[in-house]
Amino acid sequence: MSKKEAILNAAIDLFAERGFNATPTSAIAKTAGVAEGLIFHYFRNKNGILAHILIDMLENYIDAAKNEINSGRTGLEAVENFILFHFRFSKKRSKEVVVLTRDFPIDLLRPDSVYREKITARLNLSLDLVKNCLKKGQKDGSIQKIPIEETAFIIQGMLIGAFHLKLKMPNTPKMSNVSAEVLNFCRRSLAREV
Amino acid sequence: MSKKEAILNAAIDLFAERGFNATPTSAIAKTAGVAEGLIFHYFRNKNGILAHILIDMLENYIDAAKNEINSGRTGLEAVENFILFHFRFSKKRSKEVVVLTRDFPIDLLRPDSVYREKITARLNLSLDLVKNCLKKGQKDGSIQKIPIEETAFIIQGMLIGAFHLKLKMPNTPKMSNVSAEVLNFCRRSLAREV
Amino acid sequence: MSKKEAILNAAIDLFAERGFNATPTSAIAKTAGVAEGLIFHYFRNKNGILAHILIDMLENYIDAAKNEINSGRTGLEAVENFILFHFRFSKKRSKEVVVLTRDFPIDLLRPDSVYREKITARLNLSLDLVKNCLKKGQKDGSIQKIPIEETAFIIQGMLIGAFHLKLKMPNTPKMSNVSAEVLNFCRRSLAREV
Amino acid sequence: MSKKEAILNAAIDLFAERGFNATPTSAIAKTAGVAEGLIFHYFRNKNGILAHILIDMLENYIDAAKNEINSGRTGLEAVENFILFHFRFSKKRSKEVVVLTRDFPIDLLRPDSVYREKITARLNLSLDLVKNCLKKGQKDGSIQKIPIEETAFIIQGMLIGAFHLKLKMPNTPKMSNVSAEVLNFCRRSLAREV
DNA sequence: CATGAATGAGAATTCATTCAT
DNA sequence: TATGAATGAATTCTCATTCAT
Repeated sequence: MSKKEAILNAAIDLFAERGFNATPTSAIAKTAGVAEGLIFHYFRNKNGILAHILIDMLENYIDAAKNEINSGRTGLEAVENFILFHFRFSKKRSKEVVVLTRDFPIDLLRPDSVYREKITARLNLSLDLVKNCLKKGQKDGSIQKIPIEETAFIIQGMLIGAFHLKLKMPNTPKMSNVSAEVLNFCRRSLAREV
Repeated sequence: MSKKEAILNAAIDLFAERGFNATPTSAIAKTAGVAEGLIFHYFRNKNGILAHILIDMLENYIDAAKNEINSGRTGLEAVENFILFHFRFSKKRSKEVVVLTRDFPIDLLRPDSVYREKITARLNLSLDLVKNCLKKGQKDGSIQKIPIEETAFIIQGMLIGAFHLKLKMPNTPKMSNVSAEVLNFCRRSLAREV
Repeated sequence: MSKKEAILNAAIDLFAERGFNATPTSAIAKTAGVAEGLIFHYFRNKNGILAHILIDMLENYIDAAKNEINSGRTGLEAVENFILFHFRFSKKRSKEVVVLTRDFPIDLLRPDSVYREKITARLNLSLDLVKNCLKKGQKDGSIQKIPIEETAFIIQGMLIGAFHLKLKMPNTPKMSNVSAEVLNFCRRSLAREV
Repeated sequence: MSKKEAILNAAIDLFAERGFNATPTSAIAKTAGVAEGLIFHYFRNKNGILAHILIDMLENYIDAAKNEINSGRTGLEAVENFILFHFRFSKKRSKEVVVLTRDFPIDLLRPDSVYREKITARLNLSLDLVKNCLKKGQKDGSIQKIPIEETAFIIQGMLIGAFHLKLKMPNTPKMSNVSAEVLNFCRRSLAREV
């Protein structure tokens, strides 16, 4: 494992555990077993670490999501696969998800941020995936007539919102059940009545 | 306007604009036109301001939501009224929503937090409102058979998620459209087929 | 002595001894017997201390110089008084002179500096004093025909230059001799031949 | 251009533009197109670059000044040639002059500095040149009776001071005019009355 | 001669918070 | 209730310098 990777791993662990703001770069360096200065050599500043984690994760997310979607025969199946994928991915990379759900710093999206474009481009890409599923569903008749733009936004929001809520509520349903039920909820709403 | 209110207003403005972490108490004091010390006299510490904003808003939210829900004849109508209310409320108090969507500090929910109980109680109350609508809908037959727990969680998550997504995406659909479409999305999914 | 004064005194001492860059604010705080934060409470940043020292000194310089100049009967006498005053003043406040001769940071004069205007205004004022002496000398016939602008610039430069050179050369003549000789040098150059 | 020269050129440019302290060695390396380590290979440390620039410039200055002085028939002419040469030289190598006027670090002259002797020797040499002119002038009768030591010190100081003042004042006379006027100023002061 | 990853000490701030008044 | 001087711990980031390759 390179030192750069060691820094990233340490950061993910500590951010997930204590939160971004409560994690000093000195702790990251210590955990990673490197000099503190090296963090800034690779990531420019503390936000840079988070940006790197975020962008890396979004890329993985998009790549993997593409495959899942393509495996669906109909548009509706594609949406379903996407939803299931989202929960699977979030479970597999739960630490990162916690970090980004909780600590995503808006600074990264400020107009003058060097990361802004990279991030928004990928966020848009992700939303496009859902839109494509819906469009396909419209064409192949598996999904009833719905406004693409808003519906994609709602579905993405639903997935994201579930994790936000989970983080804030003490007693939440098991995520496996939530996953299954989001699937049902969407299927009922989208599927063309026969 | 009392000095306490001035502090709260200044805090909401500044938190909404710059974010909680990027807003020093000195800035709040300056904007509010009071001495910095007074903030700590009223709110104990900086988190206390946020907690106050959050709790105050949740209470308003719950009180107002109750009325809306009760005005619905069937369970399904109650859900619909709740959704519309959520968007209306969020628009009216958009600054606070931005603050709490973006800066909700998990610290406030840590086991040793003095605010924990107050907040979680109200969050649960809010979720209960949705559950009650759904239960009512099950009874009166306006809503098809669904698992209450998970579905309420999903609906709340959907509402919260929409605002999170909005904050992070550069080009989002107009919230009035999103509002209408969330309504449709849920109605299709919940309504008993006739 | 107020804490603010204590900070200034400590800063002057340490800057004179070690140089501006080699003096951490922590050392100033320690020497002044105050918390480090207080420095920034009063002076905003480290440069602010230097700016304060500089501006304060320039004001003193100008005020005192005015009196000296006025006491001269002819323009030539005024110039002579100014020169003698300069050396006296520089001896009395030798620490500050050393600091500002050696460590004057151009940052303070950068276009975006908040101190820029204050400082340049006073520097101009100081130069104006010399110009006025020369003008007076032209009128009263004590000084031969010379270009005011350039000559004032040269005289000020000569005074400043002497202290710069002193700081850099190991074996310099005694400043009291230099003082006397600058007087002679200028008198010979300026006085109208009779 | 060798890499060593590239480093020196980059350093002069950057030091002149931003100042010595505000120029990290990383920036020098980047501008020069070399690895940062190479700087330390050639110059031992950051001060070493400045010392190199200073010493190199002093050597050039002295060599060139010698020629100029020798071309003067009388002592007074020699002084005049020296003055004109100083302004010409400073114009030609204005960047270096800015750097050394503004950033000459006293560290280089500290007792334990390895550069101390080299530098002071050359500074003395430069002052000696003026002294020699004055002595010659005393002998050949072109310069009236003056104390050599102090007068040389004053003339050098006057030249150096002009550039210091220029750096700090916003509106200074054109240096070509200053040059001519310094010449007049000194001639009037030094020339033997006939 | 040349590289650039890696170091680690240091430094300037920032800022929530306290407390005497 | 109200002030704001004072604290001091905490933190990010800078940067000259080293060294294995």
